[in-house]
Amino acid sequence: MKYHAVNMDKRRYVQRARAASAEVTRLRILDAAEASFDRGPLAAVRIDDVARRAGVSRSTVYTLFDSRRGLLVALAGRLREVAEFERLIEASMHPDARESLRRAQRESVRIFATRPELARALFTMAGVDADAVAAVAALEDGRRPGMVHLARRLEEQGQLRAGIGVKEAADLLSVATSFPAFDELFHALGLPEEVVADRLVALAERAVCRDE
Amino acid sequence: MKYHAVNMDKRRYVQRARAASAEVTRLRILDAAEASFDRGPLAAVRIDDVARRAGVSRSTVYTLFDSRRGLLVALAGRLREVAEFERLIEASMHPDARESLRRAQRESVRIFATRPELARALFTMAGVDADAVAAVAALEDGRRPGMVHLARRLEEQGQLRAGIGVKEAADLLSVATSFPAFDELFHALGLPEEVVADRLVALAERAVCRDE
DNA sequence: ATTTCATCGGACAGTGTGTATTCCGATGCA
DNA sequence: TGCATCGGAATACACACTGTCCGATGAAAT
Repeated sequence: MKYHAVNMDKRRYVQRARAASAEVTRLRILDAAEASFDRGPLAAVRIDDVARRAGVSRSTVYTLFDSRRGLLVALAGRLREVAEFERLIEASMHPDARESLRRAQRESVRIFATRPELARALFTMAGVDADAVAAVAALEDGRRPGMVHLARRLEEQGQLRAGIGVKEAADLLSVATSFPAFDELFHALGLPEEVVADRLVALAERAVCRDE
Repeated sequence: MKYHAVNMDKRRYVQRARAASAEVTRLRILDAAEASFDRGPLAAVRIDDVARRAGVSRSTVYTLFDSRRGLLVALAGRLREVAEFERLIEASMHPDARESLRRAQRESVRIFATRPELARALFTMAGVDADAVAAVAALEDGRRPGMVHLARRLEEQGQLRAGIGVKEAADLLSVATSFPAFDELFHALGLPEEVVADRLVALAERAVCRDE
């Protein structure tokens, strides 16, 4: 309010060392937040706590991430990176639609299994907390269109099961590749990642593809 | 603590009108709580709010339901009743295993669709709030064993797909009959209840049963 | 007339988020 | 080297919601 006309003909600073250390701080906070998922459900992630564990003051968390929600969105963003989200995109581009389906399904499982606790927290949060949808949107973005596209390609290549339309196929693929489907097997039933992948690939293929 | 030895040789009252009106109050609160799901996610269900809408004081909610969690558990209980949960059990007992699968799947969908917002809240809550598992346990109770049993019967009756074991079948049925599978189609994709039922029956059958 | 009980209404403690303000000290331009 | 600038700490505060406690009220039951 009172500093509005300050920076004319003032020095313009280009931070270097400090910007670097700021980045380190940022990462420390993200690590702390991620780690706190191991000690309980989403509700257990308290800014207070994260700050303390990161060896940072609470206000710093707010200046860097704006809000609890912002912190979670940042976590989701980092999940995309650390899980190499691009590989999923890549997998969906295989010329053989059916092979594409298999690979994309496996990539999804791989991504979810990278940080299962974090992923579960983000997804469940989205169902309960309206503010949290944003965090998940970053991960879910493009899944539905991707499934529609895949279904269309399967049809073009004559791989769709008899009597099933593109729309239905897309619907079923959406279910089979969803996080909850993964989580039901991985978390609730305790199956290892590879088995989950096998199961879900089988589920998806049987649901929408013709027998080979 | 201090009222332990009170009611010896005191008058024992037989409630009539008062018990009735108490029950009415209880129902008004449950209705209000349920209605508040329409105005937002679980987090939007605030005791303050529920009390006001029920035309009841906040402390009354606490005396009747103990806590927010207690209120939600009560809601889950009422869901079981209003959704006629027994019909699912009944459906699972059909002698023909495959018919049993179809019916049970449809019954699940019907139950979930009875109060979708409430159901979603309860299920997601279980993932976020460790204390809330109890509320959902009543709804999820027996689902997994039920699926194992169903898979076993399918095998006995020679209905299992070639090369698929009882364990795998149970896993896949668990996914197909889960609430999230329903929700993905009903909520995220906006399909009407009947279509959801069709889709999920198809998914389950194709996943684990041999072709007819 | 008296007892009992449902309900009320408010005070209070606890815990979490989010905001605003002030201060310190390292950084880096001149 | 002097000093402006910015990262971050510290602190206090507003606010929202849950829970607990307790005395008061008035209608129902005897």
